[in-house]
Amino acid sequence: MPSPLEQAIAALDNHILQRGLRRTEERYEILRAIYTELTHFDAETLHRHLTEKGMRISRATVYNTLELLVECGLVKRYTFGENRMLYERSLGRRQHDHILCVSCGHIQEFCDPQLGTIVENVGTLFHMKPLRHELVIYAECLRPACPYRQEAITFAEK
Amino acid sequence: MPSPLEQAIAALDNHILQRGLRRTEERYEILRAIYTELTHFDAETLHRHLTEKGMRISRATVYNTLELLVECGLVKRYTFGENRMLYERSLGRRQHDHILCVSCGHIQEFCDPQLGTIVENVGTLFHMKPLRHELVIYAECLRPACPYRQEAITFAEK
DNA sequence: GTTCCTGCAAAGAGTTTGCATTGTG
DNA sequence: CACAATGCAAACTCTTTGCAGGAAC
Repeated sequence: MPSPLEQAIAALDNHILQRGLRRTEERYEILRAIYTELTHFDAETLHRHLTEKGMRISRATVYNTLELLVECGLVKRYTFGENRMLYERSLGRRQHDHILCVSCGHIQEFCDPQLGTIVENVGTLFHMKPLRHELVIYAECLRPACPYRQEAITFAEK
Repeated sequence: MPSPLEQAIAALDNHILQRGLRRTEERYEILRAIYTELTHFDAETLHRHLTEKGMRISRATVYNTLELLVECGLVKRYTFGENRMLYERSLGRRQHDHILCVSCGHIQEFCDPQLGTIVENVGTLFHMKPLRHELVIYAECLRPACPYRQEAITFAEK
Protein backbone atom coordinates (compact mmCIF):
# COMPACT_ATOMS: atom_id res chain seq x y z
CA MET A 1 0.00 0.00 0.00
CA PRO A 2 1.51 3.32 -1.09
CA SER A 3 2.28 5.93 1.56
CA PRO A 4 0.26 9.15 1.68
CA LEU A 5 3.23 10.96 0.13
CA GLU A 6 3.40 8.49 -2.75
CA GLN A 7 -0.33 8.79 -3.29
CA ALA A 8 -0.07 12.57 -3.19
CA ILE A 9 2.74 12.61 -5.75
CA ALA A 10 0.71 10.37 -8.04
CA ALA A 11 -2.33 12.63 -7.63
CA LEU A 12 -0.28 15.73 -8.39
CA ASP A 13 1.27 14.03 -11.45
CA ASN A 14 -2.23 13.28 -12.64
CA HIS A 15 -3.54 16.79 -12.00
CA ILE A 16 -0.56 18.33 -13.79
CA LEU A 17 -1.02 16.01 -16.75
CA GLN A 18 -4.77 16.68 -16.99
CA ARG A 19 -4.32 20.42 -16.99
CA GLY A 20 -1.22 20.65 -19.16
CA LEU A 21 0.85 22.15 -16.34
CA ARG A 22 4.54 21.64 -15.69
CA ARG A 23 6.35 19.33 -13.33
CA THR A 24 8.63 21.78 -11.56
CA GLU A 25 10.97 20.82 -8.79
CA GLU A 26 9.41 23.45 -6.48
CA ARG A 27 5.96 21.89 -6.66
CA TYR A 28 7.20 18.46 -5.68
CA GLU A 29 9.48 19.77 -2.96
CA ILE A 30 6.60 21.70 -1.39
CA LEU A 31 4.34 18.66 -1.61
CA ARG A 32 6.98 16.50 0.02
CA ALA A 33 7.49 18.93 2.90
CA ILE A 34 3.74 19.10 3.51
CA TYR A 35 3.31 15.33 3.47
CA THR A 36 6.33 14.45 5.57
CA GLU A 37 7.34 17.34 7.79
CA LEU A 38 4.70 19.96 8.49
CA THR A 39 1.20 20.15 9.91
CA HIS A 40 -1.09 23.12 10.70
CA PHE A 41 1.41 25.48 9.16
CA ASP A 42 1.11 28.91 7.59
CA ALA A 43 2.68 30.05 4.32
CA GLU A 44 5.49 31.89 6.07
CA THR A 45 6.45 28.81 8.12
CA LEU A 46 6.53 26.66 5.00
CA HIS A 47 8.69 29.21 3.19
CA ARG A 48 11.10 29.47 6.11
CA HIS A 49 11.23 25.67 6.45
CA LEU A 50 12.20 25.23 2.80
CA THR A 51 14.78 28.02 2.69
CA GLU A 52 16.36 26.78 5.93
CA LYS A 53 16.89 23.43 4.26
CA GLY A 54 18.88 25.20 1.59
CA MET A 55 16.19 25.42 -1.05
CA ARG A 56 15.98 28.68 -2.94
CA ILE A 57 12.29 29.42 -3.37
CA SER A 58 10.23 32.58 -3.46
CA ARG A 59 7.15 33.49 -1.45
CA ALA A 60 5.19 33.85 -4.67
CA THR A 61 5.89 30.23 -5.58
CA VAL A 62 4.91 29.07 -2.10
CA TYR A 63 1.58 30.86 -2.38
CA ASN A 64 1.01 29.75 -5.99
CA THR A 65 1.75 26.15 -5.17
CA LEU A 66 -0.41 26.13 -2.04
CA GLU A 67 -3.29 27.37 -4.15
CA LEU A 68 -2.64 24.65 -6.73
CA LEU A 69 -2.57 21.96 -4.05
CA VAL A 70 -5.76 23.26 -2.44
CA GLU A 71 -7.45 23.25 -5.85
CA CYS A 72 -6.60 19.64 -6.53
CA GLY A 73 -7.62 18.56 -3.03
CA LEU A 74 -4.20 17.57 -1.72
CA VAL A 75 -4.11 20.33 0.90
CA LYS A 76 -6.80 21.89 3.08
CA ARG A 77 -6.86 25.52 4.05
CA TYR A 78 -8.26 26.87 7.31
CA THR A 79 -8.71 30.29 8.84
CA PHE A 80 -8.19 29.67 12.54
CA GLY A 81 -8.24 32.13 15.40
CA GLU A 82 -5.80 34.71 14.22
CA ASN A 83 -5.88 36.49 10.93
CA ARG A 84 -3.85 34.13 8.85
CA MET A 85 -4.39 31.02 6.86
CA LEU A 86 -3.26 27.61 8.02
CA TYR A 87 -2.75 24.60 5.81
CA GLU A 88 -2.52 20.85 6.27
CA ARG A 89 -2.30 17.79 4.06
CA SER A 90 -5.62 16.15 3.32
CA LEU A 91 -4.94 12.85 1.55
CA GLY A 92 -5.40 9.71 3.62
CA ARG A 93 -6.95 11.60 6.50
CA ARG A 94 -10.40 11.37 7.96
CA GLN A 95 -12.60 14.44 8.22
CA HIS A 96 -11.68 16.06 11.50
CA ASP A 97 -11.94 19.31 13.39
CA HIS A 98 -9.65 21.22 15.71
CA ILE A 99 -9.27 22.17 19.34
CA LEU A 100 -6.86 25.01 20.02
CA CYS A 101 -5.22 25.89 23.33
CA VAL A 102 -5.58 29.63 23.90
CA SER A 103 -2.55 29.82 26.20
CA CYS A 104 0.00 28.01 24.06
CA GLY A 105 -1.59 27.92 20.61
CA HIS A 106 -1.18 24.15 20.29
CA ILE A 107 -3.68 22.58 17.90
CA GLN A 108 -5.07 19.07 18.25
CA GLU A 109 -7.46 17.19 16.04
CA PHE A 110 -10.63 15.31 16.86
CA CYS A 111 -13.32 13.40 15.01
CA ASP A 112 -16.96 13.45 16.00
CA PRO A 113 -19.33 11.48 13.80
CA GLN A 114 -22.38 13.31 15.19
CA LEU A 115 -21.14 16.58 13.77
CA GLY A 116 -21.77 15.38 10.22
CA THR A 117 -25.40 14.76 11.11
CA ILE A 118 -25.77 18.24 12.58
CA VAL A 119 -24.27 19.79 9.46
CA GLU A 120 -26.62 17.82 7.19
CA ASN A 121 -29.65 18.79 9.27
CA VAL A 122 -28.77 22.47 9.20
CA GLY A 123 -28.29 22.28 5.43
CA THR A 124 -31.72 20.73 5.00
CA LEU A 125 -33.27 23.37 7.25
CA PHE A 126 -31.92 26.21 5.12
CA HIS A 127 -32.34 24.47 1.73
CA MET A 128 -28.61 24.55 1.21
CA LYS A 129 -26.05 21.93 0.29
CA PRO A 130 -23.20 21.85 2.80
CA LEU A 131 -19.84 21.67 1.01
CA ARG A 132 -17.53 21.71 4.01
CA HIS A 133 -17.47 22.86 7.59
CA GLU A 134 -15.03 24.00 10.22
CA LEU A 135 -15.50 23.58 13.94
CA VAL A 136 -12.84 25.16 16.10
CA ILE A 137 -12.94 24.85 19.86
CA TYR A 138 -10.91 27.45 21.74
CA ALA A 139 -9.97 25.94 25.07
CA GLU A 140 -7.65 26.15 28.02
CA CYS A 141 -5.35 23.33 29.03
CA LEU A 142 -6.18 22.05 32.52
CA ARG A 143 -2.79 20.45 33.11
CA PRO A 144 -0.61 22.72 35.25
CA ALA A 145 2.47 21.74 33.26
CA CYS A 146 1.20 21.92 29.70
CA PRO A 147 3.89 20.23 27.60
CA TYR A 148 3.37 22.70 24.80
CA ARG A 149 3.70 25.88 26.81
CA GLN A 150 7.49 26.06 26.34
CA GLU A 151 6.91 25.81 22.62
CA ALA A 152 4.61 28.83 22.83
CA ILE A 153 7.14 30.85 24.78
CA THR A 154 9.88 30.03 22.31
CA PHE A 155 7.55 31.01 19.51
CA ALA A 156 6.59 34.33 21.17
CA GLU A 157 10.21 35.34 21.77
CA LYS A 158 11.15 35.19 18.14
CA MET B 1 -38.03 45.34 29.73
CA PRO B 2 -35.14 47.34 28.32
CA SER B 3 -34.13 46.84 24.68
CA PRO B 4 -30.80 45.19 23.83
CA LEU B 5 -29.44 48.63 22.92
CA GLU B 6 -30.48 50.07 26.29
CA GLN B 7 -28.94 47.12 28.08
CA ALA B 8 -25.77 47.48 26.04
CA ILE B 9 -25.48 51.19 26.84
CA ALA B 10 -25.92 50.45 30.54
CA ALA B 11 -23.26 47.73 30.35
CA LEU B 12 -20.86 50.05 28.57
CA ASP B 13 -21.53 52.81 31.14
CA ASN B 14 -20.70 50.33 33.84
CA HIS B 15 -17.53 49.04 32.14
CA ILE B 16 -16.31 52.60 31.56
CA LEU B 17 -17.01 53.56 35.17
CA GLN B 18 -15.26 50.47 36.56
CA ARG B 19 -12.15 51.03 34.52
CA GLY B 20 -11.95 54.81 34.82
CA LEU B 21 -12.36 55.27 31.07
CA ARG B 22 -14.13 58.14 29.29
CA ARG B 23 -17.61 58.40 27.87
CA THR B 24 -16.82 59.61 24.39
CA GLU B 25 -19.46 60.27 21.76
CA GLU B 26 -17.67 57.91 19.32
CA ARG B 27 -17.95 54.91 21.63
CA TYR B 28 -21.69 55.32 22.08
CA GLU B 29 -22.32 56.02 18.40
CA ILE B 30 -20.45 52.86 17.43
CA LEU B 31 -22.37 50.83 20.01
CA ARG B 32 -25.67 52.23 18.74
CA ALA B 33 -24.85 51.37 15.13
CA ILE B 34 -23.88 47.82 16.10
CA TYR B 35 -27.02 47.27 18.16
CA THR B 36 -29.51 48.81 15.74
CA GLU B 37 -28.17 48.73 12.20
CA LEU B 38 -25.42 46.23 11.45
CA THR B 39 -24.84 42.52 11.69
CA HIS B 40 -21.95 40.29 10.55
CA PHE B 41 -19.95 43.35 9.57
CA ASP B 42 -16.25 44.03 9.21
CA ALA B 43 -14.39 47.08 10.53
CA GLU B 44 -14.29 48.75 7.11
CA THR B 45 -18.08 48.41 6.66
CA LEU B 46 -18.70 49.90 10.09
CA HIS B 47 -16.36 52.80 9.35
CA ARG B 48 -18.02 53.48 5.99
CA HIS B 49 -21.49 53.21 7.55
CA LEU B 50 -20.65 55.83 10.16
CA THR B 51 -18.94 58.27 7.83
CA GLU B 52 -21.78 57.98 5.31
CA LYS B 53 -24.17 59.08 8.04
CA GLY B 54 -22.11 62.23 8.41
CA MET B 55 -20.07 61.22 11.39
CA ARG B 56 -16.40 62.14 11.35
CA ILE B 57 -14.54 59.19 12.80
CA SER B 58 -11.18 57.57 12.15
CA ARG B 59 -10.35 53.96 11.43
CA ALA B 60 -8.15 53.89 14.52
CA THR B 61 -11.12 54.75 16.72
CA VAL B 62 -13.27 52.13 15.03
CA TYR B 63 -10.65 49.46 15.73
CA ASN B 64 -10.00 50.71 19.28
CA THR B 65 -13.68 50.76 20.11
CA LEU B 66 -14.34 47.34 18.62
CA GLU B 67 -11.59 45.95 20.80
CA LEU B 68 -13.10 47.64 23.86
CA LEU B 69 -16.54 46.24 23.09
CA VAL B 70 -15.18 42.73 22.51
CA GLU B 71 -13.32 42.95 25.84
CA CYS B 72 -16.43 43.82 27.79
CA GLY B 73 -18.50 41.15 26.04
CA LEU B 74 -20.84 43.43 24.10
CA VAL B 75 -19.54 42.36 20.71
CA LYS B 76 -18.31 39.04 19.35
CA ARG B 77 -15.52 38.69 16.86
CA TYR B 78 -15.26 35.95 14.25
CA THR B 79 -12.77 34.96 11.58
CA PHE B 80 -14.97 33.57 8.83
CA GLY B 81 -13.97 32.27 5.43
CA GLU B 82 -11.95 35.12 4.06
CA ASN B 83 -9.03 36.76 5.74
CA ARG B 84 -10.80 39.43 7.71
CA MET B 85 -12.55 39.76 11.00
CA LEU B 86 -16.31 39.97 11.32
CA TYR B 87 -18.18 41.34 14.29
CA GLU B 88 -21.72 41.11 15.66
CA ARG B 89 -23.55 42.23 18.78
CA SER B 90 -23.73 39.63 21.52
CA LEU B 91 -26.07 40.92 24.22
CA GLY B 92 -29.52 39.33 24.33
CA ARG B 93 -28.58 36.68 21.82
CA ARG B 94 -28.40 32.95 22.20
CA GLN B 95 -25.24 31.05 21.39
CA HIS B 96 -25.44 30.34 17.68
CA ASP B 97 -23.31 29.34 14.73
CA HIS B 98 -23.21 30.31 11.08
CA ILE B 99 -23.94 28.90 7.65
CA LEU B 100 -22.41 30.83 4.77
CA CYS B 101 -23.44 30.69 1.12
CA VAL B 102 -20.32 30.29 -1.01
CA SER B 103 -21.92 31.79 -4.10
CA CYS B 104 -23.32 35.00 -2.59
CA GLY B 105 -21.59 35.28 0.76
CA HIS B 106 -24.86 35.60 2.68
CA ILE B 107 -24.57 34.51 6.31
CA GLN B 108 -27.39 32.94 8.32
CA GLU B 109 -27.46 31.84 11.92
CA PHE B 110 -28.56 28.58 13.47
CA CYS B 111 -28.71 27.05 16.93
CA ASP B 112 -28.06 23.40 17.61
CA PRO B 113 -28.21 22.29 21.23
CA GLN B 114 -26.34 19.04 20.49
CA LEU B 115 -23.26 21.00 19.49
CA GLY B 116 -22.70 22.12 23.07
CA THR B 117 -22.60 18.48 24.14
CA ILE B 118 -20.05 17.62 21.47
CA VAL B 119 -17.86 20.54 22.52
CA GLU B 120 -18.01 19.49 26.18
CA ASN B 121 -17.16 15.89 25.32
CA VAL B 122 -14.17 16.88 23.24
CA GLY B 123 -12.95 19.13 26.06
CA THR B 124 -13.18 16.25 28.53
CA LEU B 125 -11.36 13.94 26.14
CA PHE B 126 -8.39 16.31 25.85
CA HIS B 127 -8.42 17.49 29.48
CA MET B 128 -9.16 21.02 28.34
CA LYS B 129 -11.80 23.55 29.31
CA PRO B 130 -13.67 24.82 26.23
CA LEU B 131 -14.03 28.61 26.35
CA ARG B 132 -15.84 29.18 23.09
CA HIS B 133 -16.32 27.53 19.74
CA GLU B 134 -17.07 28.44 16.16
CA LEU B 135 -18.80 26.20 13.68
CA VAL B 136 -19.04 27.55 10.15
CA ILE B 137 -20.79 25.60 7.43
CA TYR B 138 -19.84 26.59 3.88
CA ALA B 139 -22.78 25.70 1.66
CA GLU B 140 -24.43 26.29 -1.67
CA CYS B 141 -27.93 27.66 -1.98
CA LEU B 142 -30.23 25.17 -3.72
CA ARG B 143 -32.83 27.74 -4.78
CA PRO B 144 -32.31 28.72 -8.43
CA ALA B 145 -33.20 32.34 -7.64
CA CYS B 146 -31.28 32.97 -4.46
CA PRO B 147 -32.67 36.24 -3.08
CA TYR B 148 -29.24 37.29 -1.91
CA ARG B 149 -27.39 36.75 -5.15
CA GLN B 150 -28.11 40.29 -6.39
CA GLU B 151 -26.64 41.60 -3.16
CA ALA B 152 -23.46 39.66 -3.88
CA ILE B 153 -23.23 41.03 -7.41
CA THR B 154 -23.73 44.59 -6.17
CA PHE B 155 -21.07 43.97 -3.55
CA ALA B 156 -18.61 42.55 -6.08
CA GLU B 157 -19.00 45.51 -8.44
CA LYS B 158 -17.97 48.05 -5.87
C1' DG C 1 -4.99 70.71 34.52
C1' DT C 2 -4.20 65.91 33.87
C1' DT C 3 -4.88 62.08 31.42
C1' DC C 4 -7.34 59.55 28.15
C1' DC C 5 -8.92 59.40 23.53
C1' DT C 6 -9.09 60.86 18.95
C1' DG C 7 -7.47 61.64 14.09
C1' DC C 8 -4.00 61.23 10.98
C1' DA C 9 -0.51 59.08 8.71
C1' DA C 10 2.88 55.76 8.67
C1' DA C 11 4.24 51.14 9.74
C1' DG C 12 3.37 46.09 9.88
C1' DA C 13 1.78 41.56 8.68
C1' DG C 14 0.02 38.56 5.34
C1' DT C 15 -1.10 37.96 0.64
C1' DT C 16 -1.34 39.07 -4.31
C1' DT C 17 0.31 40.94 -8.66
C1' DG C 18 3.38 42.56 -12.68
C1' DC C 19 7.08 41.59 -15.22
C1' DA C 20 11.57 40.03 -16.80
C1' DT C 21 13.95 35.62 -16.66
C1' DT C 22 14.22 30.64 -16.38
C1' DG C 23 13.28 26.05 -17.63
C1' DT C 24 9.73 22.31 -18.86
C1' DG C 25 7.66 19.89 -22.48
C1' DC D 1 11.39 27.31 -28.95
C1' DA D 2 6.87 28.44 -27.02
C1' DC D 3 4.87 29.51 -23.07
C1' DA D 4 4.11 28.20 -18.21
C1' DA D 5 6.32 28.96 -13.79
C1' DT D 6 9.70 31.16 -11.16
C1' DG D 7 11.97 35.05 -8.44
C1' DC D 8 11.90 39.57 -7.15
C1' DA D 9 9.91 43.62 -5.74
C1' DA D 10 6.19 46.45 -5.50
C1' DA D 11 1.34 46.81 -4.57
C1' DC D 12 -2.55 45.77 -1.88
C1' DT D 13 -5.66 44.83 2.11
C1' DC D 14 -6.55 44.71 6.75
C1' DT D 15 -4.92 45.98 11.17
C1' DT D 16 -1.90 48.26 14.54
C1' DT D 17 1.01 51.95 16.25
C1' DG D 18 3.16 56.68 17.30
C1' DC D 19 2.31 61.06 18.12
C1' DA D 20 0.24 65.72 18.40
C1' DG D 21 -4.01 67.98 19.34
C1' DG D 22 -8.46 67.87 21.68
C1' DA D 23 -11.98 66.45 24.94
C1' DA D 24 -13.61 64.24 29.38
C1' DC D 25 -13.37 64.41 34.18
